Amino acid sequence: MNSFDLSEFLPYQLAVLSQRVSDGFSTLYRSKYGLTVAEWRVVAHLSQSDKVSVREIHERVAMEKSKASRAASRLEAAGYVSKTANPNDGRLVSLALTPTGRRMMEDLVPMARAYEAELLNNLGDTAPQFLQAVASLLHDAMEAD
Amino acid sequence: MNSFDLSEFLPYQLAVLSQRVSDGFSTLYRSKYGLTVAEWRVVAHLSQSDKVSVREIHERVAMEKSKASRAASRLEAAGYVSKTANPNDGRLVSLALTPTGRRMMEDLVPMARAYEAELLNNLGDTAPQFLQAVASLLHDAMEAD
DNA sequence: TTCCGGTCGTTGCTTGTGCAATGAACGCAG
DNA sequence: CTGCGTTCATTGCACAAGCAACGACCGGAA
Repeated sequence: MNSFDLSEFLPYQLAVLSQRVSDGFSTLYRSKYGLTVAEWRVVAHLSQSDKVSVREIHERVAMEKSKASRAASRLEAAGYVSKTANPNDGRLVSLALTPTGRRMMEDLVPMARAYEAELLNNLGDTAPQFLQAVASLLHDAMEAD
Repeated sequence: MNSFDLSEFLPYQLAVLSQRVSDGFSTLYRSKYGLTVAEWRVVAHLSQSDKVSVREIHERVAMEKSKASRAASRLEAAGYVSKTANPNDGRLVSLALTPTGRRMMEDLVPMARAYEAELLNNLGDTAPQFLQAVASLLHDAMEAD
């Protein structure tokens, strides 16, 4: 093997980077609204499209079924989302932001945008290529799903 | 706020990408040696420099103290790592790979290299810029530590 | 020597997560 | 209408992780 340098290992670098980037913003919504990352993803998705099932979240937001389900339950308990039975299909649950939840997102979304902008700013003029690379890796890379 | 698209949010993309990339390889050492990601990081670091304290791992490998400590304990129980008291400083613990652990790394390191190569191959000729961007973000970006 | 602030590693406690199993509800075939 | 395989969401269980507290240990000062 002969000396393996973890700090030069791309999967490791990506993990550290992603964690650091994620923490930067999650600290914010965590301290302000007590949200976990999983919960943030759920409300973020709900802000875009209401009346969504757990299943849709689970596949569109890259989370385990159970993870999405529990995040939704916590959000319901906190009063940010409502869970109602789908009248057309008794198996499905319709998740939606409550007015409180919507107000929260109106506060958080601009912050998210600002944070992202700051991030891109750090990248300088290499930003476009970086975004491109990330997107392309996300699509074909290593074919997980 | 007006429609926030999580899938276009860079922190989210990075998280998904990193997770997918990490899973691709962690599945391997998980099924073969029953290692968690934290444990992999510990042995990876140990393969590079023996006789290392928990503290050094905790700061060099981006893990909580307790996370490093428990990972080391599990590795010791599994027979991959030895923990001995540092004779010069009774507070410190010297971690080192056992022969078994070393054999494991001789198996895993080439696989890690191959996996990374495949990853870079997916990036094509944009790989250098991508690596550069990741490294630069890791250094200054958002200043976590 | 004794005391004291600081460091190192471990451990309780609580919480989140993955995985498998469960139960309710659907659609379709007979 | 009655089964029957499938889909959806939830839950029990085991385990990892974050945080704070704790005890052991160090080095230097009085």
